[in-house]
Amino acid sequence: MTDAPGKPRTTIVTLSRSAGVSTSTVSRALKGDPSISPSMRARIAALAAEAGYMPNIMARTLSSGRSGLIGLVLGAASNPFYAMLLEELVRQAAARQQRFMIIHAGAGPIEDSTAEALLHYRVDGCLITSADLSSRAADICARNGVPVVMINRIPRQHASAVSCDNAEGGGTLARFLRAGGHRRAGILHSGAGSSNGIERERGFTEAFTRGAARIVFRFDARSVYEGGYAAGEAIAEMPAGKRPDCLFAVSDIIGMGAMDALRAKGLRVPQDISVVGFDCIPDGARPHYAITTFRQPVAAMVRRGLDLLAARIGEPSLPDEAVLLRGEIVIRASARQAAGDAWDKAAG
Amino acid sequence: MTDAPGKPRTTIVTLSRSAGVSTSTVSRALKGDPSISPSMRARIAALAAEAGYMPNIMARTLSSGRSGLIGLVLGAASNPFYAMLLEELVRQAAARQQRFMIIHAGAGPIEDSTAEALLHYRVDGCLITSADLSSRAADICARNGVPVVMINRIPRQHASAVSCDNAEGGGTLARFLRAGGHRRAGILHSGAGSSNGIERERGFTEAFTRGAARIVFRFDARSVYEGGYAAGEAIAEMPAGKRPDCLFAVSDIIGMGAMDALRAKGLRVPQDISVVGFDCIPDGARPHYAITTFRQPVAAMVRRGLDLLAARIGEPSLPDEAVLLRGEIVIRASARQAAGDAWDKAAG
DNA sequence: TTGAAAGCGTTACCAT
DNA sequence: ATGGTAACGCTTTCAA
Repeated sequence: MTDAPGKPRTTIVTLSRSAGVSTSTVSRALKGDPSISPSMRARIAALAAEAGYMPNIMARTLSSGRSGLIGLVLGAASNPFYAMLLEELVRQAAARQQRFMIIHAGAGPIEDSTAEALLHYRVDGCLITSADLSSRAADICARNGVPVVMINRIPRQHASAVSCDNAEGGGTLARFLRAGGHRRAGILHSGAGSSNGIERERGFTEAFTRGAARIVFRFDARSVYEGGYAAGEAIAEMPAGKRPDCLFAVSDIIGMGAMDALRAKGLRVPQDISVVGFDCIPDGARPHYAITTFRQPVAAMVRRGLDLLAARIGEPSLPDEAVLLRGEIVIRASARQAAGDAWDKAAG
Repeated sequence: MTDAPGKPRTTIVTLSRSAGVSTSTVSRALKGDPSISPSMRARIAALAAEAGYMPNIMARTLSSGRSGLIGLVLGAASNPFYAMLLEELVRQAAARQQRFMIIHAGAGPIEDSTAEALLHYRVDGCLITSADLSSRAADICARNGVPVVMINRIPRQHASAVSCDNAEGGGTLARFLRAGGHRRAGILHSGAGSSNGIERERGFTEAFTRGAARIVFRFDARSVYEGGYAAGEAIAEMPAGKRPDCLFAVSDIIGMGAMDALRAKGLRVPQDISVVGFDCIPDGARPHYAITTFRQPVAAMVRRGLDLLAARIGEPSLPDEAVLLRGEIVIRASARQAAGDAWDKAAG
């Protein structure tokens, strides 16, 4: 009981008394039930507004089973992509009267007690954006019938998912580099744990390795700037003849690290070596990087993700669904381009 | 009612029946009430574990008035500082069995309906980290007796706050620059809306302007990289004689933008101009920047912030409190330093 | 169109 | 040391 003595919060009971009607009527009126007469509805609405009535969601949840709360598992904040995602997520959810409870943020593993919080609070559903195996939370959800949607992650286990067409994106970048005359690619990947990265690399490799073009270098950059930097240093030390002529980083942050290392070692980007990334994070647009990349349609991904979740909250028996959204290449200055613009309308 | 027909969730009632005791006993046993006999406590714990019992927080909240939920207002994700803060916040709160409900994330204003969610969900308290005037949420909290703690923000209105000693930090950086022989400083601030920035600048200016040393340039960089970049460009175009010999950016992200612009225009950092920042965000440590900065004790700030909040949740009548934590200078390569290391132990 | 009353799962106060 | 029993605020049949 938090309230100060003289000031009881306005509840549905308070309201019903001052309106001289039953609590059921108030409840119905407030939610716009058509069986309530318009005049009554107006009267109650006025009363509620005047009293500053705030429904108690906890009570509503207890009685109705719906909390309006969505559990959120967020990836490592060191990658600005997740910051973008978070802002968009919060904005769109708020517009739908939904709120996020943060289950986890960051790279570390999710503790069991943390994952279970999502059951304690009776979240309606769960949204997972982490790239690493946050299977723990997903497991718990699955076992308890809590719908799960993953954004930016290939659907594994029981869950729906929406992601950008990663393979297609990788392929597009590969074709762009080929058109720019590159034939020896290096790939900065993010390890076996990242389903996204794997798809991106697959699409890239398939499209790049035609004719004489080959993948001549691979490096696990672990999705962090430092990993990309290390890769760049390694490449700078290769003899000029053995060096790749272009680099595909499965995420911008990695590519940016590589660019910095390459330049620090005296190589010029893109004159000596081209670099392309993936994600289109804001930092990549800085003049210093101007990294050519593949934009994930974040707003659309969030929209579809929330849709998927809402549908499954309403109808839990709906089968899992995986949706792939098309992204688009963003051409900037970090990769050499064919003279003229054969690329522009053609290959896309 | 979400549950499938044959599978009623385990509740305290279920438990009490299978243990042959009352619900009160179960409730007490589960929370470790000393008035319950150890044997009984053990028996119930075992039963609960076996049945996979999950307390329903909604019910608990309804009855006890405590939700364990903290409303979170997060600053613009474009500044990595908030990403750091978020991770630390979530980690520490989880350890205290508290969860965050995100009220808002990002730069935009908070809509009323969003801010009110914090009342709907009966958050125990509210944590505000945004630098801009998120007064709306604070107002609502104040009006409804919800304790508010601000982190990284000077306490305004009714709220407690914990922040790093911004003025002291600015002063330390100023002394460091002076010791390095700088006499003409430029300041990249973040506008009048940011109480932090103002304090940092004040501390800096007071400590820097002794003798012949002067502030020769000010620029509103709006707390974003692009603002810093624009400042850098402006500076690069000044005649060499009128140019500041060092730059104090009230946040790293701004300083980084300035460094990039300066270098893009052919100036060398730190040889031609020194740059120092504030916050110690991870990106600033990259070799490319290696920005000398002032570290905010984020973990400690979060700890004290959560403490403050917990105290006020337990005892709402506690007066507001503002705590200032000492940070420390982090010397890297972006600013010229006095020969020898007169600085090292001395000026601190 | 409206009302009465039975929950929802927990806690807390008052007994025993 | 344990049990009984009201709340907590809202939704939702079932009646009228």
